[in-house]
Amino acid sequence: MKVNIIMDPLLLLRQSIKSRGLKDTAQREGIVRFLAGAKGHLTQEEIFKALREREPGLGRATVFRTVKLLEEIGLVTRVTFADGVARYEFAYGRPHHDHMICVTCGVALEFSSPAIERLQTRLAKARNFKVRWHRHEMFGLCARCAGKNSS
Amino acid sequence: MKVNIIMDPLLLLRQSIKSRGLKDTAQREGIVRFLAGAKGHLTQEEIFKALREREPGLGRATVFRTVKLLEEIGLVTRVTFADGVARYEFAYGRPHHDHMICVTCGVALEFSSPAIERLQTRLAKARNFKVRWHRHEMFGLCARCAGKNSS
DNA sequence: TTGAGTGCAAACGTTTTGCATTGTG
DNA sequence: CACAATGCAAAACGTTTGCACTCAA
Repeated sequence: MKVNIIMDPLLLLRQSIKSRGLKDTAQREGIVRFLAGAKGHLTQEEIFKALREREPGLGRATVFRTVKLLEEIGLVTRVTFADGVARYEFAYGRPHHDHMICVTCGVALEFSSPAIERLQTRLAKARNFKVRWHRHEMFGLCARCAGKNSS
Repeated sequence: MKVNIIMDPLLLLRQSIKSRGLKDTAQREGIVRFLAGAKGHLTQEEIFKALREREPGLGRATVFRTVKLLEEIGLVTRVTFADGVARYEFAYGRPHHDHMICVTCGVALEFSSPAIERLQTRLAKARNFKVRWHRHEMFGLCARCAGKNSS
């Protein structure tokens, strides 16, 4: 039996920060709190602008560096869709998933498939390739947008 | 029975150009000829620099616009690996495939899996999502690089 | 007190556009 | 001859860094 103990993201942040000899700052906590609440896939710039309203004086560079740190810790995942711009989603406590991205409205539907993952693992093994992470994205029309077009 | 008639890429280029009311230029033909020969995944800049040697006076913008056109025509495919930089590979006459990318040496191994594609189609159908194209990439260590590390 | 963290502005690399000129159809 | 295509240079864009100042430990 497998038990997952999900602690408060802020506690994980503090713990990771301490174990690396880093420092706990208001900015870092603010960014984590914001991302934990904000659903969706946000660019650095979007995170920056949204937080900047609450906390004037916040710098772009801090968002950039913090988001990078959070990615290392595993609190967020970076996803890059067709436009090539890096986006971030809160990942902690959420199972892995991939995306179907609507090229018209931009919505990102999540999906996951253990069967696909198994096939993937088998393919990699056949090539002696050690998978660290993967990305599987389908681009097309979501049900809403496909409906509009066909009318 | 399915028959694929693969014509010379240059003929397809000329045909596509004519049907769109565009013009056939030496630059466009040169870029297609180069890409058809060059194996691998090249950035705009790499294509530009390589061709510039043969054909001085060639402009970056022409490469940019031509590569975009070729993507629409279906002669090349754009792939974007972890670094976020767009790369292009000659696609015409080659079966669809995805990639395993080594994060150490950057090599991109190709793979394809009809089984995965079927599962994918099924998942999309369940959401009424119309897939236009997809991208499936595994990042990790190739056999060579994994071997070096473990020594 | 000390050095990690911050905010600003500027550097960076890539992608994209404006515009005058060239050349295909 | 018209107008698509080109080449150049510069703008735009997202990302990253240098540096002086600040603040958590």
